[in-house]
Amino acid sequence: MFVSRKIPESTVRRLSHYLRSLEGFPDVGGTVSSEELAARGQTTAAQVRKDLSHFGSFGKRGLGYRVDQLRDRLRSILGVDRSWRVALVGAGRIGLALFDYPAFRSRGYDWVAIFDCDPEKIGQVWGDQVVRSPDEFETVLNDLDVDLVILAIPADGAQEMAMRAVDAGVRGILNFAPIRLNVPPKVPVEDVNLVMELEALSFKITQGERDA
Amino acid sequence: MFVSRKIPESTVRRLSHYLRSLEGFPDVGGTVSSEELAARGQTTAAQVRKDLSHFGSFGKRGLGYRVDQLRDRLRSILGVDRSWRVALVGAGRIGLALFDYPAFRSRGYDWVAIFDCDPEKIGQVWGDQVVRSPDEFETVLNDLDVDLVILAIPADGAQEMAMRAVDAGVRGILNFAPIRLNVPPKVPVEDVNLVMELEALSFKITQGERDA
DNA sequence: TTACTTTCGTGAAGAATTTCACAAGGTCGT
DNA sequence: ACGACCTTGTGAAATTCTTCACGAAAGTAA
Repeated sequence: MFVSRKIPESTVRRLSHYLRSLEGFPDVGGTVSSEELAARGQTTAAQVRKDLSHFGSFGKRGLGYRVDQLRDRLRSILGVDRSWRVALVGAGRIGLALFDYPAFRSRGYDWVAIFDCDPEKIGQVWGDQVVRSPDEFETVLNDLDVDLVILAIPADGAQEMAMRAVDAGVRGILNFAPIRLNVPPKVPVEDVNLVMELEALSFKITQGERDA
Repeated sequence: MFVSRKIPESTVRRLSHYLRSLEGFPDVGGTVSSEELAARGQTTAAQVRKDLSHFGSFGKRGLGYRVDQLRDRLRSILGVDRSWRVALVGAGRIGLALFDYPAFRSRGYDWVAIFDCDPEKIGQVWGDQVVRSPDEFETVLNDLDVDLVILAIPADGAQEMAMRAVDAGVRGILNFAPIRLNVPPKVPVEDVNLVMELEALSFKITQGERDA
Protein backbone atom coordinates (compact mmCIF):
# COMPACT_ATOMS: atom_id res chain seq x y z
CA MET A 1 0.00 0.00 0.00
CA PHE A 2 1.40 3.38 -0.93
CA VAL A 3 1.33 6.68 0.91
CA SER A 4 -2.36 7.01 1.55
CA ARG A 5 -3.84 10.34 2.45
CA LYS A 6 -5.34 9.71 5.84
CA ILE A 7 -2.92 8.49 8.48
CA PRO A 8 -4.51 8.17 11.92
CA GLU A 9 -3.15 10.50 14.57
CA SER A 10 -2.48 7.50 16.77
CA THR A 11 -0.34 5.92 14.08
CA VAL A 12 1.86 9.00 13.95
CA ARG A 13 2.42 8.85 17.69
CA ARG A 14 3.38 5.22 17.47
CA LEU A 15 5.81 5.89 14.63
CA SER A 16 7.61 8.28 16.98
CA HIS A 17 7.82 5.53 19.53
CA TYR A 18 9.16 3.04 17.04
CA LEU A 19 11.81 5.50 15.99
CA ARG A 20 12.77 6.14 19.60
CA SER A 21 13.03 2.39 20.19
CA LEU A 22 15.18 1.89 17.15
CA GLU A 23 17.53 4.63 18.24
CA GLY A 24 18.09 2.60 21.37
CA PHE A 25 19.33 -0.28 19.22
CA PRO A 26 23.09 -0.28 19.03
CA ASP A 27 23.08 -3.24 16.66
CA VAL A 28 22.96 -1.25 13.48
CA GLY A 29 23.42 -4.09 11.05
CA GLY A 30 20.77 -6.26 12.69
CA THR A 31 17.10 -6.75 12.20
CA VAL A 32 14.03 -6.32 14.36
CA SER A 33 10.64 -7.99 14.12
CA SER A 34 7.26 -6.40 14.56
CA GLU A 35 6.95 -8.51 17.68
CA GLU A 36 10.03 -6.98 19.27
CA LEU A 37 9.03 -3.48 18.26
CA ALA A 38 5.60 -4.06 19.77
CA ALA A 39 7.08 -5.20 23.09
CA ARG A 40 8.65 -1.81 23.63
CA GLY A 41 5.89 0.75 23.20
CA GLN A 42 3.09 -1.45 24.47
CA THR A 43 1.24 -2.27 21.32
CA THR A 44 0.76 -5.38 19.20
CA ALA A 45 2.77 -6.84 16.37
CA ALA A 46 -0.20 -6.54 14.05
CA GLN A 47 -0.51 -2.87 14.89
CA VAL A 48 3.15 -2.27 14.12
CA ARG A 49 2.85 -3.93 10.75
CA LYS A 50 -0.36 -2.09 9.92
CA ASP A 51 1.20 1.23 10.88
CA LEU A 52 4.22 0.63 8.70
CA SER A 53 2.19 -0.72 5.82
CA HIS A 54 0.66 2.71 5.29
CA PHE A 55 3.99 3.82 3.90
CA GLY A 56 5.03 0.89 1.78
CA SER A 57 6.52 -2.46 2.63
CA PHE A 58 10.08 -2.45 3.78
CA GLY A 59 10.39 -5.57 5.86
CA LYS A 60 11.64 -8.98 4.84
CA ARG A 61 9.34 -11.90 5.47
CA GLY A 62 10.78 -14.48 7.76
CA LEU A 63 13.38 -12.00 8.97
CA GLY A 64 11.90 -8.71 10.08
CA TYR A 65 13.04 -5.15 9.41
CA ARG A 66 16.61 -4.00 8.96
CA VAL A 67 17.17 -1.70 11.92
CA ASP A 68 19.17 0.95 10.08
CA GLN A 69 16.87 0.93 7.09
CA LEU A 70 13.69 1.18 9.13
CA ARG A 71 15.20 3.94 11.25
CA ASP A 72 16.04 6.00 8.19
CA ARG A 73 12.64 5.38 6.69
CA LEU A 74 10.87 6.48 9.86
CA ARG A 75 13.01 9.60 10.02
CA SER A 76 12.04 10.42 6.51
CA ILE A 77 8.34 9.75 7.15
CA LEU A 78 8.32 11.88 10.29
CA GLY A 79 10.24 14.62 8.54
CA VAL A 80 13.17 14.56 10.95
CA ASP A 81 15.74 13.79 8.28
CA ARG A 82 16.05 17.49 7.66
CA SER A 83 16.55 20.43 9.98
CA TRP A 84 13.78 22.74 11.09
CA ARG A 85 14.19 26.42 11.86
CA VAL A 86 12.31 27.12 15.06
CA ALA A 87 11.37 30.37 16.78
CA LEU A 88 10.47 30.50 20.45
CA VAL A 89 7.74 32.92 21.46
CA GLY A 90 7.77 33.52 25.20
CA ALA A 91 10.96 33.63 27.24
CA GLY A 92 9.44 32.57 30.54
CA ARG A 93 10.08 29.45 32.57
CA ILE A 94 8.56 27.17 30.01
CA GLY A 95 10.36 28.85 27.18
CA LEU A 96 13.64 28.46 29.00
CA ALA A 97 13.01 24.81 29.73
CA LEU A 98 12.27 24.17 26.07
CA PHE A 99 15.23 26.18 24.89
CA ASP A 100 17.56 24.11 27.03
CA TYR A 101 15.92 20.80 26.22
CA PRO A 102 18.74 18.85 24.61
CA ALA A 103 16.53 16.43 22.72
CA PHE A 104 15.28 19.24 20.46
CA ARG A 105 18.66 20.29 19.16
CA SER A 106 19.85 16.76 18.72
CA ARG A 107 16.93 16.03 16.44
CA GLY A 108 17.36 18.82 13.99
CA TYR A 109 15.12 21.42 15.59
CA ASP A 110 17.32 24.51 15.57
CA TRP A 111 16.50 27.68 17.46
CA VAL A 112 16.84 30.68 15.23
CA ALA A 113 14.99 33.34 17.25
CA ILE A 114 13.43 34.12 20.63
CA PHE A 115 10.72 36.69 21.29
CA ASP A 116 9.25 38.14 24.45
CA CYS A 117 7.21 41.24 25.08
CA ASP A 118 8.72 41.91 28.53
CA PRO A 119 11.14 44.87 28.18
CA GLU A 120 13.22 43.37 30.98
CA LYS A 121 13.85 40.29 28.89
CA ILE A 122 14.40 41.90 25.50
CA GLY A 123 18.11 41.99 24.84
CA GLN A 124 18.94 39.12 27.19
CA VAL A 125 21.33 36.61 25.67
CA TRP A 126 20.35 32.96 25.69
CA GLY A 127 23.08 30.76 24.33
CA ASP A 128 23.68 32.02 20.83
CA GLN A 129 20.38 33.89 20.72
CA VAL A 130 19.16 37.31 21.79
CA VAL A 131 15.64 37.83 23.08
CA ARG A 132 13.86 40.11 20.63
CA SER A 133 10.85 42.36 20.74
CA PRO A 134 7.62 41.19 19.09
CA ASP A 135 7.86 44.33 16.96
CA GLU A 136 10.45 42.52 14.91
CA PHE A 137 8.35 39.38 14.62
CA GLU A 138 7.29 39.47 10.97
CA THR A 139 10.61 40.80 9.74
CA VAL A 140 12.66 38.23 11.57
CA LEU A 141 10.40 35.33 10.65
CA ASN A 142 10.74 36.24 7.02
CA ASP A 143 14.44 37.03 7.04
CA LEU A 144 15.38 33.89 8.94
CA ASP A 145 12.95 31.70 7.04
CA VAL A 146 11.39 30.24 10.17
CA ASP A 147 9.55 26.92 9.76
CA LEU A 148 8.03 26.37 13.19
CA VAL A 149 6.89 28.56 16.03
CA ILE A 150 6.64 27.38 19.61
CA LEU A 151 4.19 29.42 21.63
CA ALA A 152 5.13 29.42 25.30
CA ILE A 153 3.05 32.40 26.41
CA PRO A 154 -0.17 32.91 28.37
CA ALA A 155 -3.51 32.27 26.73
CA ASP A 156 -4.45 35.88 26.10
CA GLY A 157 -1.70 36.70 23.64
CA ALA A 158 -1.55 33.32 21.95
CA GLN A 159 -4.22 33.74 19.31
CA GLU A 160 -2.75 37.02 18.07
CA MET A 161 0.79 35.65 17.85
CA ALA A 162 -0.46 32.52 16.12
CA MET A 163 -2.19 34.59 13.46
CA ARG A 164 0.84 36.79 12.98
CA ALA A 165 3.01 33.70 12.64
CA VAL A 166 0.70 32.21 10.05
CA ASP A 167 0.60 35.45 8.08
CA ALA A 168 4.38 35.53 8.16
CA GLY A 169 4.44 32.14 6.48
CA VAL A 170 5.18 29.78 9.36
CA ARG A 171 4.36 26.16 8.55
CA GLY A 172 3.47 24.71 11.93
CA ILE A 173 2.81 25.72 15.53
CA LEU A 174 3.50 23.98 18.80
CA ASN A 175 1.19 25.59 21.31
CA PHE A 176 1.63 25.53 25.09
CA ALA A 177 -1.07 28.13 25.75
CA PRO A 178 -4.24 26.62 27.16
CA ILE A 179 -6.54 27.67 24.33
CA ARG A 180 -7.58 26.23 21.01
CA LEU A 181 -5.94 28.29 18.33
CA ASN A 182 -7.98 29.31 15.37
CA VAL A 183 -5.73 29.10 12.32
CA PRO A 184 -6.20 28.05 8.71
CA PRO A 185 -6.16 24.27 8.27
CA LYS A 186 -3.08 24.34 6.07
CA VAL A 187 -1.02 25.20 9.16
CA PRO A 188 -0.95 22.27 11.59
CA VAL A 189 -1.07 22.99 15.31
CA GLU A 190 -0.09 20.64 18.11
CA ASP A 191 -1.27 21.46 21.59
CA VAL A 192 0.54 20.64 24.80
CA ASN A 193 -1.78 21.27 27.68
CA LEU A 194 -0.27 20.42 31.01
CA VAL A 195 -3.37 21.01 33.08
CA MET A 196 -5.30 18.74 30.78
CA GLU A 197 -2.80 15.95 31.35
CA LEU A 198 -3.12 16.30 35.10
CA GLU A 199 -6.89 16.33 34.81
CA ALA A 200 -6.83 13.17 32.73
CA LEU A 201 -4.74 11.61 35.47
CA SER A 202 -7.01 12.62 38.31
CA PHE A 203 -9.99 11.48 36.26
CA LYS A 204 -8.52 8.03 35.89
CA ILE A 205 -7.67 7.79 39.56
CA THR A 206 -11.14 8.90 40.56
CA GLN A 207 -12.65 6.52 38.02
CA GLY A 208 -10.57 3.68 39.41
CA GLU A 209 -11.93 4.36 42.87
CA ARG A 210 -15.48 4.12 41.59
CA ASP A 211 -14.83 0.73 40.03
CA ALA A 212 -13.29 -0.62 43.19
CA MET B 1 -27.09 6.42 31.04
CA PHE B 2 -25.13 6.02 34.25
CA VAL B 3 -21.40 6.05 34.88
CA SER B 4 -20.30 3.43 32.38
CA ARG B 5 -16.94 1.79 32.76
CA LYS B 6 -15.22 2.66 29.52
CA ILE B 7 -14.90 6.35 28.84
CA PRO B 8 -12.90 7.11 25.68
CA GLU B 9 -9.64 8.91 26.22
CA SER B 10 -10.78 11.54 23.75
CA THR B 11 -13.89 12.21 25.79
CA VAL B 12 -11.79 12.94 28.88
CA ARG B 13 -9.74 15.47 26.94
CA ARG B 14 -12.86 17.18 25.73
CA LEU B 15 -14.30 17.33 29.24
CA SER B 16 -11.22 19.30 30.24
CA HIS B 17 -11.91 21.69 27.40
CA TYR B 18 -15.52 22.13 28.37
CA LEU B 19 -14.49 22.90 31.92
CA ARG B 20 -11.94 25.43 30.73
CA SER B 21 -14.59 27.07 28.55
CA LEU B 22 -17.06 27.24 31.40
CA GLU B 23 -14.51 28.85 33.64
CA GLY B 24 -14.30 31.61 31.09
CA PHE B 25 -18.02 32.26 31.57
CA PRO B 26 -18.56 35.08 34.02
CA ASP B 27 -22.33 34.69 33.84
CA VAL B 28 -22.68 32.26 36.69
CA GLY B 29 -26.44 32.15 36.85
CA GLY B 30 -26.87 31.62 33.11
CA THR B 31 -27.12 28.63 30.88
CA VAL B 32 -25.12 27.29 27.97
CA SER B 33 -26.20 25.01 25.15
CA SER B 34 -24.30 22.10 23.67
CA GLU B 35 -24.08 24.21 20.53
CA GLU B 36 -22.25 27.01 22.30
CA LEU B 37 -19.97 24.62 24.11
CA ALA B 38 -19.13 22.96 20.82
CA ALA B 39 -18.21 26.25 19.19
CA ARG B 40 -15.40 26.76 21.64
CA GLY B 41 -13.27 23.64 21.57
CA GLN B 42 -13.95 22.78 17.93
CA THR B 43 -16.29 19.86 18.21
CA THR B 44 -19.97 19.26 17.52
CA ALA B 45 -23.05 19.72 19.63
CA ALA B 46 -23.86 16.02 19.34
CA GLN B 47 -20.40 15.15 20.60
CA VAL B 48 -20.79 17.41 23.60
CA ARG B 49 -24.09 15.83 24.52
CA LYS B 50 -22.76 12.33 24.01
CA ASP B 51 -19.71 13.07 26.15
CA LEU B 52 -21.82 14.41 28.97
CA SER B 53 -24.40 11.65 28.70
CA HIS B 54 -21.81 9.14 29.88
CA PHE B 55 -22.15 10.64 33.33
CA GLY B 56 -25.87 11.17 33.64
CA SER B 57 -28.19 13.83 32.29
CA PHE B 58 -27.92 17.23 33.81
CA GLY B 59 -29.18 19.56 31.14
CA LYS B 60 -32.66 21.01 30.71
CA ARG B 61 -34.36 20.40 27.39
CA GLY B 62 -35.14 23.55 25.52
CA LEU B 63 -32.79 25.50 27.73
CA GLY B 64 -29.33 23.98 27.92
CA TYR B 65 -27.04 23.46 30.89
CA ARG B 66 -26.80 25.65 33.96
CA VAL B 67 -23.27 27.01 33.77
CA ASP B 68 -22.49 26.79 37.48
CA GLN B 69 -24.03 23.35 37.80
CA LEU B 70 -22.24 21.90 34.79
CA ARG B 71 -18.99 23.43 35.94
CA ASP B 72 -19.27 21.79 39.33
CA ARG B 73 -20.27 18.49 37.81
CA LEU B 74 -17.29 18.52 35.44
CA ARG B 75 -14.97 19.34 38.32
CA SER B 76 -16.30 16.40 40.21
CA ILE B 77 -16.03 14.06 37.20
CA LEU B 78 -12.46 15.11 36.50
CA GLY B 79 -11.57 14.86 40.17
CA VAL B 80 -10.50 18.47 40.51
CA ASP B 81 -13.04 19.27 43.21
CA ARG B 82 -10.51 18.06 45.75
CA SER B 83 -6.87 18.85 46.27
CA TRP B 84 -4.04 16.59 45.17
CA ARG B 85 -0.73 16.24 46.94
CA VAL B 86 1.98 16.30 44.30
CA ALA B 87 5.68 15.51 44.46
CA LEU B 88 8.09 16.74 41.85
CA VAL B 89 10.94 14.44 40.90
CA GLY B 90 13.65 16.30 39.05
CA ALA B 91 14.60 19.89 39.83
CA GLY B 92 15.94 20.80 36.42
CA ARG B 93 14.60 23.33 33.95
CA ILE B 94 11.44 21.42 33.28
CA GLY B 95 10.85 20.81 36.96
CA LEU B 96 11.27 24.49 37.66
CA ALA B 97 8.88 25.48 34.88
CA LEU B 98 6.26 23.11 36.25
CA PHE B 99 6.80 24.19 39.82
CA ASP B 100 6.20 27.79 38.86
CA TYR B 101 3.28 27.05 36.56
CA PRO B 102 0.45 28.98 38.19
CA ALA B 103 -2.36 26.94 36.65
CA PHE B 104 -1.35 23.92 38.69
CA ARG B 105 -1.69 25.54 42.09
CA SER B 106 -4.89 27.29 41.18
CA ARG B 107 -6.50 23.97 40.33
CA GLY B 108 -5.82 22.13 43.52
CA TYR B 109 -2.53 20.49 42.64
CA ASP B 110 -0.37 21.27 45.65
CA TRP B 111 3.36 20.73 45.73
CA VAL B 112 4.36 18.89 48.86
CA ALA B 113 7.88 17.74 48.00
CA ILE B 114 10.72 18.11 45.48
CA PHE B 115 13.45 15.58 44.83
CA ASP B 116 16.68 15.69 42.87
CA CYS B 117 19.76 13.53 42.93
CA ASP B 118 22.18 16.36 42.18
CA PRO B 119 24.03 17.19 45.44
CA GLU B 120 24.29 20.80 44.25
CA LYS B 121 20.52 21.08 44.22
CA ILE B 122 19.68 19.20 47.39
CA GLY B 123 18.93 21.73 50.09
CA GLN B 124 17.97 24.51 47.66
CA VAL B 125 14.80 26.31 48.66
CA TRP B 126 12.05 26.64 46.07
CA GLY B 127 9.16 28.71 47.36
CA ASP B 128 8.00 26.89 50.45
CA GLN B 129 9.79 23.69 49.51
CA VAL B 130 13.27 22.30 49.98
CA VAL B 131 14.85 20.08 47.37
CA ARG B 132 15.39 16.66 48.96
CA SER B 133 17.58 13.70 48.28
CA PRO B 134 16.06 10.62 46.66
CA ASP B 135 17.24 8.73 49.75
CA GLU B 136 14.26 10.18 51.55
CA PHE B 137 11.85 9.30 48.73
CA GLU B 138 9.84 6.47 50.27
CA THR B 139 9.77 8.01 53.74
CA VAL B 140 8.59 11.38 52.53
CA LEU B 141 6.02 9.98 50.13
CA ASN B 142 4.52 7.99 52.96
CA ASP B 143 4.71 10.68 55.63
CA LEU B 144 3.27 13.37 53.39
CA ASP B 145 0.69 11.10 51.84
CA VAL B 146 1.59 11.98 48.27
CA ASP B 147 -1.06 11.30 45.62
CA LEU B 148 0.75 12.14 42.40
CA VAL B 149 4.32 12.12 41.22
CA ILE B 150 5.57 14.23 38.34
CA LEU B 151 8.69 12.78 36.76
CA ALA B 152 10.79 15.50 35.17
CA ILE B 153 14.05 13.59 34.87
CA PRO B 154 16.00 11.96 32.04
CA ALA B 155 14.90 8.64 30.65
CA ASP B 156 17.48 6.50 32.37
CA GLY B 157 16.33 7.09 35.92
CA ALA B 158 12.63 7.28 35.19
CA GLN B 159 11.68 3.62 35.34
CA GLU B 160 13.34 3.15 38.72
CA MET B 161 11.72 6.21 40.27
CA ALA B 162 8.35 5.21 38.84
CA MET B 163 8.59 1.81 40.44
CA ARG B 164 9.69 3.26 43.76
CA ALA B 165 6.79 5.72 43.62
CA VAL B 166 4.32 2.93 42.93
CA ASP B 167 5.70 0.84 45.75
CA ALA B 168 5.38 3.81 48.05
CA GLY B 169 1.67 3.97 47.25
CA VAL B 170 1.46 6.80 44.75
CA ARG B 171 -1.78 6.82 42.78
CA GLY B 172 -0.79 8.38 39.47
CA ILE B 173 2.25 9.49 37.52
CA LEU B 174 2.76 12.33 35.07
CA ASN B 175 5.81 11.40 33.06
CA PHE B 176 7.99 13.80 31.09
CA ALA B 177 10.74 11.27 30.46
CA PRO B 178 10.77 9.98 26.89
CA ILE B 179 10.17 6.32 27.73
CA ARG B 180 7.14 4.15 28.27
CA LEU B 181 6.98 3.38 31.95
CA ASN B 182 6.24 -0.14 32.99
CA VAL B 183 3.97 0.05 36.03
CA PRO B 184 1.02 -1.98 37.29
CA PRO B 185 -2.22 -1.04 35.53
CA LYS B 186 -3.85 0.18 38.73
CA VAL B 187 -1.55 3.20 38.63
CA PRO B 188 -2.40 5.43 35.67
CA VAL B 189 0.41 7.15 33.80
CA GLU B 190 0.13 10.13 31.51
CA ASP B 191 3.00 10.85 29.19
CA VAL B 192 4.08 14.25 27.97
CA ASN B 193 6.57 13.77 25.22
CA LEU B 194 7.74 17.00 23.70
CA VAL B 195 9.82 15.49 20.95
CA MET B 196 6.85 13.42 19.90
CA GLU B 197 4.73 16.52 19.56
CA LEU B 198 7.31 18.17 17.36
CA GLU B 199 7.59 15.04 15.28
CA ALA B 200 3.84 14.91 14.83
CA LEU B 201 4.05 18.50 13.63
CA SER B 202 6.84 17.92 11.15
CA PHE B 203 5.05 14.81 9.94
CA LYS B 204 1.93 16.80 9.15
CA ILE B 205 3.89 19.50 7.40
CA THR B 206 5.78 16.98 5.34
CA GLN B 207 2.55 15.16 4.59
CA GLY B 208 0.91 18.40 3.51
CA GLU B 209 3.73 18.97 1.04
CA ARG B 210 3.17 15.56 -0.49
CA ASP B 211 -0.51 16.29 -1.06
CA ALA B 212 0.22 19.59 -2.72
C1' DT C 1 -54.68 25.64 27.57
C1' DT C 2 -52.56 25.16 23.20
C1' DA C 3 -49.42 25.98 19.65
C1' DC C 4 -44.68 26.95 18.82
C1' DT C 5 -39.77 27.01 19.61
C1' DT C 6 -35.69 25.32 21.53
C1' DT C 7 -32.46 21.89 22.98
C1' DC C 8 -31.52 17.69 25.42
C1' DG C 9 -30.76 12.54 25.56
C1' DT C 10 -30.12 8.56 22.98
C1' DG C 11 -30.66 4.48 19.91
C1' DA C 12 -29.18 3.53 15.45
C1' DA C 13 -26.25 4.38 11.50
C1' DG C 14 -21.89 5.38 9.87
C1' DA C 15 -16.88 5.98 10.02
C1' DA C 16 -12.52 5.04 11.78
C1' DT C 17 -9.28 2.14 14.03
C1' DT C 18 -7.63 -2.15 15.82
C1' DT C 19 -7.33 -7.03 15.78
C1' DC C 20 -7.43 -11.40 13.47
C1' DA C 21 -5.86 -14.89 10.57
C1' DC C 22 -3.53 -16.62 6.87
C1' DA C 23 -1.23 -16.82 2.20
C1' DA C 24 3.07 -15.42 0.35
C1' DG C 25 7.77 -15.07 0.55
C1' DG C 26 12.04 -15.43 2.67
C1' DT C 27 15.83 -17.76 5.83
C1' DC C 28 18.44 -21.61 7.67
C1' DG C 29 20.28 -26.09 8.40
C1' DT C 30 21.24 -30.24 6.35
C1' DA D 1 17.97 -28.42 -3.25
C1' DC D 2 14.58 -29.32 0.10
C1' DG D 3 11.85 -29.05 3.98
C1' DA D 4 10.98 -26.82 8.38
C1' DC D 5 10.32 -22.65 10.23
C1' DC D 6 9.68 -17.56 10.59
C1' DT D 7 7.67 -13.11 9.85
C1' DT D 8 5.64 -9.87 6.74
C1' DG D 9 1.68 -7.64 4.37
C1' DT D 10 -3.10 -7.36 4.07
C1' DG D 11 -8.11 -8.32 3.30
C1' DA D 12 -11.84 -9.15 6.43
C1' DA D 13 -13.93 -9.13 11.00
C1' DA D 14 -14.46 -6.98 15.28
C1' DT D 15 -14.40 -3.15 18.04
C1' DT D 16 -14.50 1.64 19.21
C1' DC D 17 -15.75 6.29 18.40
C1' DT D 18 -18.51 9.91 16.04
C1' DT D 19 -22.43 11.63 13.72
C1' DC D 20 -27.23 11.57 12.68
C1' DA D 21 -31.96 12.05 13.52
C1' DC D 22 -35.78 12.38 16.15
C1' DG D 23 -38.90 11.80 20.30
C1' DA D 24 -39.37 13.99 24.63
C1' DA D 25 -39.25 17.64 27.75
C1' DA D 26 -39.30 22.62 29.00
C1' DG D 27 -40.04 27.33 28.34
C1' DT D 28 -42.91 31.23 26.05
C1' DA D 29 -46.58 33.72 24.27
C1' DA D 30 -51.35 34.39 23.12
